[in-house]
Formats: sequence, structure tokens, C-alpha cells
Amino acid sequence: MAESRSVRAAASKSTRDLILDVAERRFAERGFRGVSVREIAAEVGLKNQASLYHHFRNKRALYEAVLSRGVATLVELVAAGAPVETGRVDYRKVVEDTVDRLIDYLLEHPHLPRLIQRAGMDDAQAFRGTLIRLLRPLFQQGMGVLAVAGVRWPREELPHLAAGIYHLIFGYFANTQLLSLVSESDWLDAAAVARQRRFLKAAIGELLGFRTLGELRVVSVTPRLREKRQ
Amino acid sequence: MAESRSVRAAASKSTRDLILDVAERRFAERGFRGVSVREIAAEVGLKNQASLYHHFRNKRALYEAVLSRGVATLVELVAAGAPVETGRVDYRKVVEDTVDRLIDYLLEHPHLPRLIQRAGMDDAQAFRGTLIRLLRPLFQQGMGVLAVAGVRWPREELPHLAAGIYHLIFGYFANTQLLSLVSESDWLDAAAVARQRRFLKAAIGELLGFRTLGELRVVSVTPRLREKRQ
Amino acid sequence: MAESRSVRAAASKSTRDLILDVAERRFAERGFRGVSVREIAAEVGLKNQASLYHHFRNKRALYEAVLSRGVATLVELVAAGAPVETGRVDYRKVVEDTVDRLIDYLLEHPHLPRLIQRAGMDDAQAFRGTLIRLLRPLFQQGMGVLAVAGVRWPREELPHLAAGIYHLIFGYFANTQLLSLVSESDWLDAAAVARQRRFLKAAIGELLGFRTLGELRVVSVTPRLREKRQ
Amino acid sequence: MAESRSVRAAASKSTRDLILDVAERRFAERGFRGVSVREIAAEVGLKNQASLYHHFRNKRALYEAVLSRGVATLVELVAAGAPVETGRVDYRKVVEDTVDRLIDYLLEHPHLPRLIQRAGMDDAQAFRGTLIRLLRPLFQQGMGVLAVAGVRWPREELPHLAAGIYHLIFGYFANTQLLSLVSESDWLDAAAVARQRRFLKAAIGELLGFRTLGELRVVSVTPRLREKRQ
DNA sequence: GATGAATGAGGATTCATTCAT
DNA sequence: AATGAATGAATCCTCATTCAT
Repeated sequence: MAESRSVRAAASKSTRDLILDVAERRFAERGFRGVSVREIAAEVGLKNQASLYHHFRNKRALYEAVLSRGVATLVELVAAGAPVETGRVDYRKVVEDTVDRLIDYLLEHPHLPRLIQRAGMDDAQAFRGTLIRLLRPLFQQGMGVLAVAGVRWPREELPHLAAGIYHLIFGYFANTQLLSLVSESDWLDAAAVARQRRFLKAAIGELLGFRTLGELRVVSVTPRLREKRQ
Repeated sequence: MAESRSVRAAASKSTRDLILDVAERRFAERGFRGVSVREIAAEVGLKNQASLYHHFRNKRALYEAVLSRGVATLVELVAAGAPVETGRVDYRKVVEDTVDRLIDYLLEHPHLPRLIQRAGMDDAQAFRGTLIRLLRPLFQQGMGVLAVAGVRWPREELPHLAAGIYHLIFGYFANTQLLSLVSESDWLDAAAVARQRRFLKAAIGELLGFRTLGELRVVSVTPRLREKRQ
Repeated sequence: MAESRSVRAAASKSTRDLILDVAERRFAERGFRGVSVREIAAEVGLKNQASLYHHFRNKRALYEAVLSRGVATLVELVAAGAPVETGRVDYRKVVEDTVDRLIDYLLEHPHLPRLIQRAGMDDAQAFRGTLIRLLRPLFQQGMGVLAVAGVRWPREELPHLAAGIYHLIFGYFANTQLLSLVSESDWLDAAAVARQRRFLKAAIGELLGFRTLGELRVVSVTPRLREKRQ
Repeated sequence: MAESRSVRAAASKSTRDLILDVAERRFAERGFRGVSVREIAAEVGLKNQASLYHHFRNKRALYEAVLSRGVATLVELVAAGAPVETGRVDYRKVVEDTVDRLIDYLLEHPHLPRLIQRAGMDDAQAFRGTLIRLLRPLFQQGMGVLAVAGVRWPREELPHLAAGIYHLIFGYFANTQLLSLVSESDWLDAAAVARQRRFLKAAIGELLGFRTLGELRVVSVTPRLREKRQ
């Protein structure tokens, strides 16, 4: 059966996948409660909502499927960049590569960050199990990398660092709407994304201590601050 | 103390304010669409949804009132810490004070970050006007500070830096549920918040170049990387 | 009390009368069910619906008051033109005068016909008593006149004649909206009303046998007759 | 026979048609606003209002469908009697036949006149488009006939004549309730309808100059009136 | 696999009315 | 005489879901 499905998918996407695509976008845009089964069915081209129940037991099952599919890819993506050996690793390169891959992927799946963000807000209780299963590996993987790359930070703050980096990366894509509203410019056009790419690498670099921004500029800001500190 | 306050509040607060309180929490938890007028009215103690319409024209007006009230306080809070004079300003202190004030406030209003996050996702289109009116000043204020404090960064990346700092601060509070789920620990207990407070100051410090983390660790990472970059 | 009310009315209309005015128009436009107490109160300038209940026991009482006031004037109007003596009466003049008075009055109270029409449709059961009390005299008066002026008609058809004349007169004003919609011209402007005045006199005249249209035309039904006309 | 028909109808008619039937009567009785979707659904036998929305998008669409169906038949009916050839036409026969057909039809659909009357009063604005589409043809058809049959009348008064005849015919059926109230007799029983049939033919005949009532009576009324006129 | 029909529960909102002030 | 607040009942409509075809 898996075969027959993939065969048909090759020709044209199976109805099931079409539903998932539409649902992913809708759920990302308006949340679980904000999307009706009817509207998904309609956009897919089904003349009747009932048809959708042929593919997913209920709305909740559909939502979970959407979530799984989206996050799974994401986990793979991050995992792919993780250093395998424990020897000398160029963490700067690892970070920059991961950032690049993530941004590339998120550009193609712009709903995903919102989807996850929402899942954590709306439905943390309702979809607890699903979320744990999906996201915990992602988090642990990140923590693994930081255990080495984040030596500058107090050990107990590492989870906060992980969360912070996550927010830096995903917050941008989850909130482009809001940002665009607030700053009157499009945060998803090529130029903006390129800047964000650079910014992310530099920012994470700073947090991990790669010193990508020149020393000079520091001095120019507030010479006395440093003295105070000393 | 929290008890006595809420008791007094219930007694003295106007019905209108009670409604706002309840609505703020509910909307933050489940979004505009996810909350029913009925349930707000019930929690307020009104025996009937109709009573609520005496105070707010409709659900939307209530939502906007909630948003306004929440963000207004926030804007004041940030504004309060902004340096007035243009002379020599200890930006590190400004940042740390603002972080302290923000965290203190957000601890008392834990719904707010989620409320704003949601507003930017769910409802950015529907509440466009309201959001612009409320949030643009906040953003511009931040940009004003960064114009000076962010000299290390390329000018064009400053908005990204602003957004990044925003995500660092608000993302944490908006996503404590998700984080707790993923890491099996409570991210809102006193210890966690204290760590986050320290982390935030250090992280923002690093981004702005205050160098709060010891130099040693920097060196230990990858001295050679820098050369590569040049 | 009646005094004090009329005194104030002289200065400016009493709230009670204001309410009646507004209600008359609204009820005529949208019927008993179609009008809310709130909207009447609002248009009157009352800040609260409750105030209205100070003047009328409830919505129904208000509706009946509106109906009474409107129909009462109408009855007087028709009565005023009825011949008092039984001797030789110029019924043609009576009819034409009554038509003139009615049209003049209805022009100033354009809601009235619709109000009555509605009362007979919507609410004939609900407001049975009120309607009987108000309209039966009107009907009997009409029948009285027709008993003499309608001798041409079989006695048993006289009520139908009365109804017919009523429909001719009131139907026009009750349905100007519909007529205007259907014929793309305004049936309430001066010219239209003047035509209707002439038409009504002639039509009623024909029905009662006054022969206001030339004899010749009678013949003129079929094509051949037309030649004669020229 | 009426029984057997309605029984068969209930069995065979589609739910959609059943809804239309019930709605037609209800809307005629109490107007668009006065009827609840719930009560229509209940009378149709649907256990839930929601089912109704499967057949009609909303209450308004249902109302328009009712209106369309009713008026469409009416238009056909009138059209069926319109003379096709322009040659010698016995307009008296045409009128009498049309009156007969109309009365027969309206007896079976006693709601229709009230439905239309209401539509023109309550909802002329709201259902502007629908009404124009439905009724304008009816009006134009009538005007077409009168252009020939109404030669006795000044050309500009022809629309008023058309409206008048319409009010004579439809006013009766629209207002039987009111009339019955006012005259203490049933205006819809067989005898009354028979009288109305005769009255209508005679009255319209008089208006168009067919002279159905004997001359004698005219003379007997007021010989002097005519002299005055000259 | 898909569809038309139906349904119970619940959504926001408006209604007329009452009561204390 | 007027108003602010509250309330039960009803409004139209949408929801997710099921069932027979």
C-alpha cells in the first residue's frame, strides 16, 4: 500500500498529501481552532468535508500529521549538520552551515516556524504527547552541540542559550508579519533574508564567542564602560 | 500579598476591568478565535454573555482593548528606561535596567508576550491598524537606542538586531510552555527566571559588545577562525 | 397633567411625542418585529433603552399608541368630509374632496399606509383588539357613503367596492418603494403625486359611475375604435 | 383531493422543496425578520437548523428562493394570457380570463400576495436586486397590455392605472385578514371569493371602459353631476 | 474514494425587559 | 425623568462529525 501511494504521488500528489499541504498553511496562518475542516476540504478541491475523513480520522489527527511531517524534516535538517566526531570541530563552520541550511529550508516552508510556535502556545496541553515526541530530540541535539560550543557560558545557562538561539532563528520567521507591520518593510524579500542570514551568523557567533564583529567598534561606543568594569 | 491584592481587586475593580483581566489571560492562552465570549463572561461572574456587551461593543473591541492595555504599559516601561540626554550614557546599565524592569513586569503579566506573539500571527491582518498603532512606537524607540548602542553592527542590520533582542526577551516568556515540555523542567520558577535574567543581560551585552563573559573562553574556541575571515 | 404636557409640547415636543414620531416611522419602515426598542431610544436621543419604558409600558404598548395616533387622525379626516345631510349630495365633490384631503395628509404622513398595511398582515392576530377598535369605524363610514354612492353595484359587492377603493388609495402610498423599484421613477415626487391625484379621482369616478372619462373612449377598446378617437 | 396531494407531496418532494413551501407560508405570515430559521426547520421536520443550511446558504438566500419561485409562476401566469397577435383582440375576454387565472392561482397560493407586499415594504432596500429582477418584467408586461387596452386614459397615467389594477387584485388577497377583522366576515370563503371575482371583472371593466354595469344605475345616481361638469 | 444529507453542540450577537440609583 | 448594569431567551450561523450511498 505504501508503494501504491508513492507511485501515484510521483504522477500527481495524492489527495492525502494535498490535504496536508493545505492544512499546513492554514494551520500555520490561523491555528488549530482558527481553521475549519470545511475550508481545508474546499481548498483541496473536495466537494464535501466528509471526504477528508477518509484520509484522517479527525481534525486532530490531521493536525498532528501536519505537525509531524513539518518537524520531522526540520529535525533531520539540523541533525545532518551535527558534527559526528568529537575531535577538533570547526564550530563556526557548523553553525554557519546549519544557519544556511535552516534558512534555506524555512524559506521554502515559511509556515513551519509559526506552526511550531503555535503548537507551543495553543495546544501545549492538548498535543503534549505529539510535541514531546517531535521536539525533544531537536532540543537535545542542540544541547549536545552547545555542551561543547557553549563553553563560555555557565553550564546552567546553556538551556537558556539554546532557547535563545532558537528564538533568534525561528522568531524571525514566525514573526515576519508582525515585523513587517511594525517597520513598514518586507522582512521576507531576498535582501532582508540575506541580511538576516548575515545577522544570524554574526549574532550566534558573538554569543558563542567567535568574535566576528571587529573590536574597534566596541571601543568607539563607550570607552568608559569598560574602565568601570575593570 | 498576591492573594490580598487579587481579593481587593475583585471587590473594587470595575466589571470592565475584571473582564479585561480575564480576557487578557484567555486570549493569551488560546487566541482570539479560541476563546468564547461565553467563557469570559462566565469566569468574570456574569450570569450571561449579554452583560459583557454592555461594556464592549463586540468580541473584537474587547480584544483590542486587551491588546491596548497590555502594550501601552509595555511601551511606558521601555520608554521609562530610555536615556533622555544624548551625552555620555552608560548603555550597559540602561540595558540591564530595562531587562530587569521588563522581566519584573512580564512575570506579573505572563500572558502579554503570548498575546502579542499571537496578535502578530493569527490576527496580523485582522487587527492591522491596532497593531501598527500600538507596536510601531515600541519598535521605533528600540531602534532609537540601538542607533547609538549598536554601533558595532552594520547600519542596515540594526532592525534585525532589534528584532533579535526582542525575540530573545519575549520568545522566552511566550514559549515557556513549549520549553518546559521539551526540557522537562519549569522555565517559570524563580531559579529559571533568575538564570534567564542573567543570561539575557549577558547575551544582549555580547551582542552590543559589552564583553561580560570572560576573554579567556573566547580565545579557547578558535583563534584561527578570525584569520580565515580576514 | 394633560395641561403640563401640552404646555411643554408647545415649547418643544415632549419626549413621549418624540418617541411616537420616531417609532411611527420605524415601525412603518420595518414592522413591529423589525424595529428594536434600542434603535428607537437611540434615535430619540435617549442614552438608554430603559428610559423609554418610563413612557410606555412595553414595546407593544408603544406600537399600539403609534397605531392609535395615526389611525385616529385618519378617521377624523375621512369623517370630516362625509355628508351630514341625507338630501341631495354631490357625491362626486365629496369623493374628490376626500381624495384631496387624504392625499394631502398622506403626503405629510407617508408612513401611515404602510403602518396600517403591516398591522393587517403581521399582527392582525396580536393586535386584533386595537385594530378592530380603530379601523371598524373607518370601514363603516365608508360603507355608509357607498350605500348611496354605490347604487350601481350589486348590494353584496359593496364591501368589495369599499375594499377596492381603499386599496386604490392606500396601496399606492404603501407601495411607492416597490413601484419605484419596478418602474425606475419616483412615485412620490410632486408630478407623480399630481398624476395619482387625477388618476384616483377619475378611477373612483368611473367605479361610481361619474363618467369622468369621455364616452367615446368606451368604444375605443379595439383597434377600430381608436380611429374614431383620432 | 387537496389531502391526497399534500400527502403525496410530503413523501415525494425533496427536502429543498419542503423547505421552500414552509418558508413561503411563514415569510408571508410574518415577514423576513419575523420568521426564525429554527421554526422553519422544525416545521419541515428537520431536527436541527443546521440541516437547512445544507440547502440554502443562509436565511436571505432562502427568502430570495421563495420569492423567485413564487413570482416566477406569477409572471408565467400573466404572460400566458397576454395576447400574442396584435390584430383584433377581445381585451375584455383577456382581462376576465387573466383575472380568473390569477384568482385561481392565488387561492392555491394565498401567501404570495402578502409575500410580495412585504417584500416591497420591509425589504425593498435589502432585496432590491432580486425584486427588480423578478417584478420588473411583470410590470412591463402589464404596461404592454395597457398601452392598448388603456387608451381611454391619458398616456402618462397608464403606470398609475397599472398600479391601481395591481392593487385591486393583490390588495384583496394581501389584506383578507385585515378586512375580515374590520367587517366581521370571512373574505376568503367561497362566496366571498366568487363575489370578488365578479367585482374585479366589473371594476377593471369599468376602468378600461367595458361598461359591464348597466347604464341605468348611472343615470339614477346624480343626473345633475354631469351637467355641472359641462 | 468521494459525496449529499443530516445533526448536536456551540459560536457571536441582539432582543425586550427589569432594577437600583 | 433618565441611566447604567444586568439578564434570560432568542437570533443567525458554523463547527466537527457520522451515515448511507
